[in-house]
Amino acid sequence: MKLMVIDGNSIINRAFFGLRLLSTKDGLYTNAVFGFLNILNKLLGEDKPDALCVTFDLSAPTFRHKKYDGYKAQRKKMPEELAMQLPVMKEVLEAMNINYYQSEGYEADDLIGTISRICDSADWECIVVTGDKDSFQLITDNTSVKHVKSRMGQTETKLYNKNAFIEEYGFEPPRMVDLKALMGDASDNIPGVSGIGEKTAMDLIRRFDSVDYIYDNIESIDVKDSVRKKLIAGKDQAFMSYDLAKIICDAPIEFNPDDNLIQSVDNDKLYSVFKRLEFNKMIERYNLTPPAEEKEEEIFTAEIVSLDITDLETLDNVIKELENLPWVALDTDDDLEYISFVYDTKIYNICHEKFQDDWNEALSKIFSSKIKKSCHNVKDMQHRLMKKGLNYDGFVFDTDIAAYLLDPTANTYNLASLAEHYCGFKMISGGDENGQLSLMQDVNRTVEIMQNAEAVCLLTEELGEKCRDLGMDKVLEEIELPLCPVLAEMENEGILVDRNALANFGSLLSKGIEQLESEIYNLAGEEFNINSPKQLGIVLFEKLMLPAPKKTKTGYSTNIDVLEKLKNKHPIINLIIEYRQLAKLKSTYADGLIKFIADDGRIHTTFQNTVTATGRLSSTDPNLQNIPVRTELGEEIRKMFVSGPGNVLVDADYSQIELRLLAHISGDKAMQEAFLSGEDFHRVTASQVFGVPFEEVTSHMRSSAKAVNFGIVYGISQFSLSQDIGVSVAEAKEYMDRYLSKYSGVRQYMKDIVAKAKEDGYVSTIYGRRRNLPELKSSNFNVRSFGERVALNMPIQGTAADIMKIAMIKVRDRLKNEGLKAKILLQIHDELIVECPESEADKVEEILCQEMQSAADLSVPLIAEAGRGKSWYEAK
DNA sequence: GTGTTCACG
DNA sequence: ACGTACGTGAACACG
Repeated sequence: MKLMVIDGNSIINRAFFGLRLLSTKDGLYTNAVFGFLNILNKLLGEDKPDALCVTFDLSAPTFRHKKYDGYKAQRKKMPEELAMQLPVMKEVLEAMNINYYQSEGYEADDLIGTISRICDSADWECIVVTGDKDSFQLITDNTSVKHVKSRMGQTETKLYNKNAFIEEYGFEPPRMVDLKALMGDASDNIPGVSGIGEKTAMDLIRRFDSVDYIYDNIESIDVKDSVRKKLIAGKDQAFMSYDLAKIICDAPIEFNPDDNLIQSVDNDKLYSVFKRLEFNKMIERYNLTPPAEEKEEEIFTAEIVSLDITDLETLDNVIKELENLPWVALDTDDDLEYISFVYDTKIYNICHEKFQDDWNEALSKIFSSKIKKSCHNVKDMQHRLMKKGLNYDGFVFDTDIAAYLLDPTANTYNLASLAEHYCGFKMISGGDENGQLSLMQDVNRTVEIMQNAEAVCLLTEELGEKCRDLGMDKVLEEIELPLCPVLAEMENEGILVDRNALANFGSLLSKGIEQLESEIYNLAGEEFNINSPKQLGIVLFEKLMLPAPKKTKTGYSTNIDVLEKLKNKHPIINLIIEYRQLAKLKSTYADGLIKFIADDGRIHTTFQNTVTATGRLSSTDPNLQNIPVRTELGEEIRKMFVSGPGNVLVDADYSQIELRLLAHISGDKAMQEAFLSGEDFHRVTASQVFGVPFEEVTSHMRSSAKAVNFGIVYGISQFSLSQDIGVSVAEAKEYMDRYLSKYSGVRQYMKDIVAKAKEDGYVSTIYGRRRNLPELKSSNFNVRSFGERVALNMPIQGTAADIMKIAMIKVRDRLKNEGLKAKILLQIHDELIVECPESEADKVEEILCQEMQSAADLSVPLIAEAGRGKSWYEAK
């Protein structure tokens, strides 16, 4: 029989530092628990023990070695973010029916030592799991130690049994204590003999076995005199260290291996704690189901009345009733055959099958009414209505967007989890990836839609209040909601693409790729997959013996920075760079885009409005926000995005909107003046940073200044700036110092915003959109630094996103109100693309510039520039 | 499913 | 002593 005993503190520590901070919506940190469970899962899979338990320290520092007062006194305190996870971890273990042991005055190590000895005498095999090497002293014929370390985010384990240990260390496991006695252990505050390090100590133990033997024969053993001197001087330290390093194996605990046999988990307990931790993946992994009573609970509260509407007359009356309400929750299926309205305690169902009169008339009546509707994902609903030719206004709330505004960094906002999290409303039987219920045999479609509407109703109430409390009702009502129909129309409109040109370009690329392939194979002397970074790394750095300047977690890095550095070392490099460029253009753009051309010859992307942490949109299926522009060959792709017959594309983009916002938000007078002067901003910056007259700025100086400008917006470090513009760190520092002393208001802003963010726990745009920043409280330097950069960047990027959204709403209204045929097709963060008849182009350019520029009133001018052409390439 | 690379603002 | 700029999405390789 085999028992596994886990050093709880050690493993949870590894887990904590190995994973970035994760927290639930309530601010409960969960990364250590999450990591622990992953490690546990891996261990159980590897070793298949019969029994399992965990040990914890109760309180550090311990009282074990009273005679050496001060021992471990200065051991680093456990960070708060980890400490708060310990009780949760124990709760999880209880729910999993895994025993844990802790005892006042004894460390996890001591309990493990004791447990391993008890196993020995009970003839059980024992595997100790820990991240510390201290426990190696416990290794016997029966006891082995599994050492866990995290490397590059991966958990690796190595099993040391007696043979493996001796092979690596060259002495018996109990002599580990003697080794520590000599070399010490900084992390455990074991002093050791000063002047004796790992190398010397290993040598001594291998040759003389024990501390006792060494000191008994101190004058006669064969060592250098200097070492002998150090040993003699450190004798007391050595014996004290020996005691410190020795693990106690007779702690007074009750332990019987048989009590720790692995049992199945407690479904209900574990389900509820995982739910609280938002570990939905874990719930799946352990096949947990919601507790039984809850499953049988009524879906709807008792007072709720469900009404089926089956004829137009009743419908008319109901519509009148609903029009008087402040809002009504709505859900429908994709085909608009089932509709549920919920308000307060009433549910109104209108179902295609049961409806006796003209269904189309019913639909038209419902959606042309003045009912103020709330639903989950308004944009999609509007898309659905649009396709049926129905009216799609009158939406006053969106639970999807509201949940996004409240926590823009969450992964998903599915209805079922929101309903449970915010309202304690448990929807029956899971749901699909959107949290909408999927078709079930025993629950009919109507019930499914009803329940969704019910959830929307509860959430509208709850999320609406939360948004108002946090001052985000304006962003919701004046920006996000009015933007939904604009986005739905853009998606519906799509952009025309020249399929033939794209296909031709694709075959042109194919030819280039084939040729490059064969040249690369020639130079490499073998055929391999150039797309595989792994294979490419082997060819470049092992076969051709080029110097590898950087590595990734999994091997050599072969990215563009690395290749650029190797450019002159081997002719193959340039070919690979070119190959990469062509391969990317072909797979992602030429071939990739053709797949998305619809029957109308146009590409209809999806704009996602609940994805980014800053408030920007994102574009998927396909992504039309990353069409190439930075290289000549890439720009070819833009020639294939064209206007329809008789039409042109009008393109308008904001000039330097983020830097203008930096000038506005920071209030820096010098920067504001630079924009007010109307001169080329990067050039002005360059003349100030390099201290030369405006006319004498070289293009190199200008591009360096541009890099500094961007860097400032992103929350730069000197190192990264130096990398970016290819100068020494000292020079980069010099540039930044000059920049920040010239623009001292910016320096002040950077200080203030971070301080304020630390105090508030969030940052926000000038329109009140927020991003929470739990990272700022982290004790991990990298995590905290990231939080600080985000604190600088989000208000700027986010405000720019808000302004663009406002502009889009205004532009769309103007185009509509002035009776133009022009349609907005795309938004690329600071750029809008509109298609219109040639005759409208002048007017459209004017409207775009006017509305974009007046979307916000800043202390510096907001400038938009427009162009037009038959293709995107020409228009820009 | 994760990691790497690279396209954009 | 560390590791290095903000925000995205898609293709591909690999386990």
